[in-house]
Amino acid sequence: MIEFHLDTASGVPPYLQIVQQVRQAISLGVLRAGDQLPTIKEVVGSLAINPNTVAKAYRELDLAGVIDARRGQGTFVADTVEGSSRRDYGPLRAELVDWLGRARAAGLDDLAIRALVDSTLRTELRLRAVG
Amino acid sequence: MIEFHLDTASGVPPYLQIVQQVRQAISLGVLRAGDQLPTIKEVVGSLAINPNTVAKAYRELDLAGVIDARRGQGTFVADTVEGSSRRDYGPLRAELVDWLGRARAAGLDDLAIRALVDSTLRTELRLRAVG
Amino acid sequence: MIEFHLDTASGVPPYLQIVQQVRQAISLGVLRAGDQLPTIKEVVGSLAINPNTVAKAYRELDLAGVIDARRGQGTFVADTVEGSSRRDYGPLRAELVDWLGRARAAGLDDLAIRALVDSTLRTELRLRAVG
Amino acid sequence: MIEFHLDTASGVPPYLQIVQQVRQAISLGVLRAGDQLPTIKEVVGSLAINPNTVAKAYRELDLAGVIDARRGQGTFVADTVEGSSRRDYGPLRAELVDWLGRARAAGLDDLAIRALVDSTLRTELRLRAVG
DNA sequence: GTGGTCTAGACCACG
DNA sequence: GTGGTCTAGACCACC
Repeated sequence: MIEFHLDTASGVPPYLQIVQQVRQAISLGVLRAGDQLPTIKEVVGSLAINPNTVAKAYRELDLAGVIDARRGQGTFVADTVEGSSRRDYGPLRAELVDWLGRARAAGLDDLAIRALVDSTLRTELRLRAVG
Repeated sequence: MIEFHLDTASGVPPYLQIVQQVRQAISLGVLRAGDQLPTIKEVVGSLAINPNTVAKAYRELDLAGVIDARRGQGTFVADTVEGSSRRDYGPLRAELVDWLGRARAAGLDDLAIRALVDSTLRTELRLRAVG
Repeated sequence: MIEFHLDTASGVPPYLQIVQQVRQAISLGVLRAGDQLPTIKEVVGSLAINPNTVAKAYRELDLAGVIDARRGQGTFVADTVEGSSRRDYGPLRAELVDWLGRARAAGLDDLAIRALVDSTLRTELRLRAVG
Repeated sequence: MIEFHLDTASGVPPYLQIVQQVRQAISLGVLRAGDQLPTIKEVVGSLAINPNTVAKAYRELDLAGVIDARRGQGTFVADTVEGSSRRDYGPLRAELVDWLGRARAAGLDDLAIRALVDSTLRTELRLRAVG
């Protein structure tokens, strides 16, 4: 069962963080069609957040067709979603961990690391758009 | 001169994105003590944003002592700022570009890549907290 | 400017009635791309309803891409919507008024009239589906 | 025997749709005093709905005195019900079908047709209220 | 001024 | 017990 986590310092509204985490989990293959999401109450229990906020996130995903909220039963990843084929990201993740180690050794803190990744992704985007 | 960029889909308030980008730039050594920031008019010209929003971001950075707004002259990175020593992140960035290429080759789109980086950073955090 | 009206006896949630009325107005050409919708406060003033309820309706339409909510400015019909070409429904409406007159003369009250229209629309649907 | 149908997109609670359909059928003369309604099992078999939901609808109609649930026998339209005299609505329906044909020929889809009927009924209401 | 988000607590509909 | 809706009132971000 997926576990949500909130970053209060990011400035991203909590309900949006949940939306994004569900989409990311599907995108990474962590969540697949038919999987159940935690009930609103379970999320409330683990996150110290208002039930309405979770409901808002689930509702938005429901309207987008990403999940299927069934009253009385729970909330499930929609059967129609095209998830990842859940290939093994182990090697990629291992390389990433290595790189993070070198980045920290070079004196970068988390803020700087995120900045580097963000700007590199953006640069790549522009290159691909042009190319 | 630093260039700002807004990601409207992220949910982060525009003024906060500017604040974060200034801090990140300093953290990466892209901005150093004494460097000038673009004027509010320049930012407005390049971002389609309300001047008040830029002013709010600059005000917040000013209050935090990160930048120094000098009436009639412009806005500058505060002299007291402890930035990076602007070492060369070239190698790190090159490795990151390589890794991104492999990630894409493995079928990950931007959403999935960000998800992988996020979750890895979080996992690391937890490990460091524990260790 | 479109005016909303609520039918509390229908059982349809108020926020959904607003959503449906906006869609219908676009479908009939009463609302067209770029037209402004009443502000949340205006709706609240005319409908005795909670602002959040109106906001929920507008938000749902926004997510669906039907309208464009601009903070600080108001809410507008999205430029991308394919509305009716606003042809003249006058004749059709006149005929409908005639028919309604005959229906009432035959002793049908509103409930019965709606029942007749509903069942006829459904029957037609089935016929078209089969044919 | 009356057949129920659910419109999940309407936002009207399923149990209410059943209640309304029974009332409409009586109002149109389709159901008359003494007529039997389908058993809960029959409804469940044809509608993919929870028995409790059907029971709730029947209970509400029973409490209103519209129907009469006889233990072990079934559910019947109450003898006291003042239904329509079941006049022949054939001509009215035929005219309506004609009008619907012209409406579709004019480019109106179902959404627009319902919008036109709704708004015309509302306008009439106002006229009658004033006059 | 505009819309956007969150909280709190109530009630409803469905299984 | 599940999710869905509404109210009330607060604060925030943007124009």
